Amino acid sequence: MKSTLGTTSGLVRLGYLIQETYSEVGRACDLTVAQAQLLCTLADRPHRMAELTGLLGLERSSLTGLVDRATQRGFVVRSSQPDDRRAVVVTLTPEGAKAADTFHDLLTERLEALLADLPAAERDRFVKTMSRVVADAPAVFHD
Amino acid sequence: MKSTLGTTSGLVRLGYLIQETYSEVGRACDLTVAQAQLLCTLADRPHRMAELTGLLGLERSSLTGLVDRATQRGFVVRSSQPDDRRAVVVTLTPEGAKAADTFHDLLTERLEALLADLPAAERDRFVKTMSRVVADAPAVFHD
DNA sequence: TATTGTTATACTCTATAACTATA
DNA sequence: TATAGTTATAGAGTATAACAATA
Repeated sequence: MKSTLGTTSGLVRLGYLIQETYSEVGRACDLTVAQAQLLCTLADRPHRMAELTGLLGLERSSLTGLVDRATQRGFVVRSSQPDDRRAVVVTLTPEGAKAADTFHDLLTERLEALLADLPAAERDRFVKTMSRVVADAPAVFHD
Repeated sequence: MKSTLGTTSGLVRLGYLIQETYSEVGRACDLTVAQAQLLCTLADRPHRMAELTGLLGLERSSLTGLVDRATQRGFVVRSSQPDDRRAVVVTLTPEGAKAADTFHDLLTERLEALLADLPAAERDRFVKTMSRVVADAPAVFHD
């Protein structure tokens, strides 16, 4: 076990760990990664389709299918807006909110465990630096 | 912009940033994320299918398809092992090695840029802590 | 019997291009 | 004309289950 990895290698492997955790928690909640991202984003508040494409980094047509499947599963509903009748607003159903909550709590537990072995001071520094690094990243998750 | 994010929210957004970067670099190199992961893993050395399923976190049948497509594109070759004729060894072709190199270099550049704005001391601490956290993660990337 | 890998099948995810409705 | 969203289509990725070959 090498004592020090390079920046890239560290980031790639950390990304892998996070992705794996996200995926495993999703599986435990019977959610795909894409579905979990959608629900977590909507947990904050409803969004229009156009906003969601930006937040999730998807093409409009990809999002249509994702929202279709989430609707079929009873997690979200589409509604229209009076002021712009082209727009479609996506909102969590109570079931969707519950699924998002369950996923959120389990993910929190699993991700915090990744840092659990660090000394408290080092962990705090790490989290603080991380906050700086991701300051401009889309808000696809909320504490 | 909140000054401090929680551990989970920070990790999720960092994972998102890394994944986005990985995906964008892949697109620039005409590689899907899965293909890039395969090539980067094989850049270290050839691996048997069974090893790759562990490193990449895939089912055997999923890996079969991934290696099929990488073979069709001329990036890898399958060969057999004398000592265990059930095993299949996957090796990069020169083209595959070149694609892996190009991807590696661009990804390194893009990921290092994520930390470029940090003060040197803070960046060093961050990378060091990250190394500890990912110490046991699969070696899907090498500096 | 257990392990290695493939095949068959089905579903999710994603993109591009063409289309409809509204602004 | 431009924007919001959907539909049609195609390909990649993934999993489960059944299978063949080898250990």
